[in-house]
Amino acid sequence: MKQEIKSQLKREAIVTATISLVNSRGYHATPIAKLAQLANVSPGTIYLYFENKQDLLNKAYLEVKGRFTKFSFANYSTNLTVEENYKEIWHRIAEYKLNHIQDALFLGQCDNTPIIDEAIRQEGIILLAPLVEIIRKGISEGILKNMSDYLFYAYSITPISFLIVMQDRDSFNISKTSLDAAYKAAWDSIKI
Amino acid sequence: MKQEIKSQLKREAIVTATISLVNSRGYHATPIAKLAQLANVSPGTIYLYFENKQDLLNKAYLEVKGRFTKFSFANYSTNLTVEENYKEIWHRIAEYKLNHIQDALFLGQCDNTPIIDEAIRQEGIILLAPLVEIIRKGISEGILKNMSDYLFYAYSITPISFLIVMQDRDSFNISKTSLDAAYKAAWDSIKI
Amino acid sequence: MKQEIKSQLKREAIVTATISLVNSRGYHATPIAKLAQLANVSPGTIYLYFENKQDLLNKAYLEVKGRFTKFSFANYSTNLTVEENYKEIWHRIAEYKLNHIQDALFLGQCDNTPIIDEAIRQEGIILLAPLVEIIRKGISEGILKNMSDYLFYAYSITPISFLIVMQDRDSFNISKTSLDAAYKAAWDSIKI
Amino acid sequence: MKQEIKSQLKREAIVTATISLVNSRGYHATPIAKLAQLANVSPGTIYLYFENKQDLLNKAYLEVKGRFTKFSFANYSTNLTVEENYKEIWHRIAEYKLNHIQDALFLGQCDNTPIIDEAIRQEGIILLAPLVEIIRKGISEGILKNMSDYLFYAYSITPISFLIVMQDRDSFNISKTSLDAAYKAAWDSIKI
DNA sequence: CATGAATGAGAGTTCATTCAT
DNA sequence: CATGAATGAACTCTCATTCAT
Repeated sequence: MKQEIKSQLKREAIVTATISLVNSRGYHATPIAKLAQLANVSPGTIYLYFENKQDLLNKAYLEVKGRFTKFSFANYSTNLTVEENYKEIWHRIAEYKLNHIQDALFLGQCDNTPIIDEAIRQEGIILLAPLVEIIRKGISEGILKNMSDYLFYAYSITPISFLIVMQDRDSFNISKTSLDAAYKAAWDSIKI
Repeated sequence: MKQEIKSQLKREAIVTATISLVNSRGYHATPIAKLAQLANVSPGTIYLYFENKQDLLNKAYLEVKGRFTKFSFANYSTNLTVEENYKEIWHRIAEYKLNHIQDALFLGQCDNTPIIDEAIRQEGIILLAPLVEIIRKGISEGILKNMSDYLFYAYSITPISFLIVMQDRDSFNISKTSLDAAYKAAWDSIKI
Repeated sequence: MKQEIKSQLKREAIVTATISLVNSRGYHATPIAKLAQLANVSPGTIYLYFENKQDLLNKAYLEVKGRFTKFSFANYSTNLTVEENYKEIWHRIAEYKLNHIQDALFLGQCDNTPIIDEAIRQEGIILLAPLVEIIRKGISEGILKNMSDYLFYAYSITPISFLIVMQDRDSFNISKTSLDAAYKAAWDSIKI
Repeated sequence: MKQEIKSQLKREAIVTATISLVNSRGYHATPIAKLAQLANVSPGTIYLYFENKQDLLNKAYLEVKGRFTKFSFANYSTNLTVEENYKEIWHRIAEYKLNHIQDALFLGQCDNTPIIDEAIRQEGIILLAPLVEIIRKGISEGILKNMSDYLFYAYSITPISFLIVMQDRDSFNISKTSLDAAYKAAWDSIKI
């Protein structure tokens, strides 16, 4: 195999191992040695790809946030109505989180603890731009309540994140019915 | 001062220091020595009040969760209507979180990471019983949507928690207007 | 034993172990673990007394330099003639180095390599003040050649240091005769 | 360019880089990777020319010691008087050290620390044979004091080495006057 | 009850060395 | 010959925990 591809695979294995271990054990209980073992590389190898443990965490966060938002906003279009766009995005967010539970849990930890450098988190926020567009347009068209971006985000995304965590802890199962109910709740909370 | 009271104060200082440091630095960067320093006790003293670090965290979590729920449900009454009860509880939840930001952030971390023992977390959930009562009654009376407890909780509490985190990171200010908007969003999301 | 004294002994054991190991193996081959073993303390204990390895080395250097100069200049007196003072100091320097070979070798390493922080080395130089006094007075009295402090030092101290190193390597034995010859050579090199 | 020459240049670059880094950072802070970088080769390449790091250091030492002594003794001749030979050699030693400060500092480190294998150091000593010849002849002719080779060396070479170190640390400047004074001091110390 | 010096296991990280390319 | 990615042992340092005082 070409060296370049081998390197890429190795890097991905490290990031995947990081997400998995941080989810299951927490950052404080995720030593580099265990990370290396799970990723099938030597501890030293991790330092060929990342400056240090913090850098690894930051990069992992940005990558996960990146693919999550990329997927979520893939069908966003200025040709669609506010409600159409919202519905599509909401469902893609849910789809992504349900199909990539590890990613969802990881973002949940990073966003609720001070383990990610603040500057990195700011970079992650920028990726949410389309959501901001929708709320602006929706308000000006009189379709959405006049609320700040943060409230909009609070009622659109955080509830799903919570449900994912609950499902992962075996407390709850997100059925099709639950998902429909959740969407209705979300839409009702923001629409006029 | 009586010895018993002095001990109680010491214990509280330790718990307070724990909450503060875990919030600002994260669990992984909160050594017992720093905790002791902030609480103005010796590292050894912490082990007179708690079995070990994990036990300290568990106990801190339960105490915070306890006073949070106690305050939130203080005015809950079976004599009130579903909406009255909900409105009261929602506002008390918000009031507590806004007035005890450290507690709110701490719960946010504990609930989104695996740093608390699962058994302990289960104990915390039990405290939310009144909320479950409301949703049961609300559904049977045809006032609330037919959603599971988890969805109900997801749209009632998690959004406020998120807003607190944002406010703490200087990204957002929770004004009276925001709070009213938030309540309206919450109620709209669950009511029929 | 009192805690204070126990601490002092422990600290000294660490410094002594440092000198010994750096002499026999070199700084690069002196891990903290070996240091701790030789000093009969735990690795962690070293960090109770010193900030880090570099700090340990710096402090050890200053202490050795301190007791070396203190001993060497103990009998220095402005009442003595230049030659009397010089003879006394030279012999005390030689006596110290011969009786504390470990100290002598350690200073030799620290002074000939970049392992000591420059600021610390400057502190060590200040201790040589009496030597500077002698050369100033000797020149003004027409007893000593008009040479800089550095040359004076070069011909007074470095040769003995070299001989100590040689003796330690079993290449040479510093007999009474050699010592007398060395003093004569030193005095001839600086006197007019 | 012929392969043989290219190889020779590469080898020299590695040795030069070694001397430079060991001088400026110390052996303990001179990793092979940094050495390779400075020499513009790959870390692996160093192992084509040297068995390991210790071997590299040993070889570098011998090479420097070799060119130093070769230059110093180039004009040594049995036809000259003891004083003529001494004067010539002393000045060539000084000239070499002043013009090749890196080499001088490197020898200073190697000769004052246990970083060079003892057997290798012995090889270096053999190169000083001409100095031994001079002292033998000088003593038998009644021109020099009856002192051992080591004392002779101690007062002839080590003072200059010390002055070079001082100059390198910006503490001292070796002017023509200083050099003349140093020579006079050296000669006075050994002559009858 | 309270202390804090001491511990030593284990953390993050470095680096001499190897080997497939 | 030359490379440099990969290794893993060994490094420096931290920190939860203990125990003599």
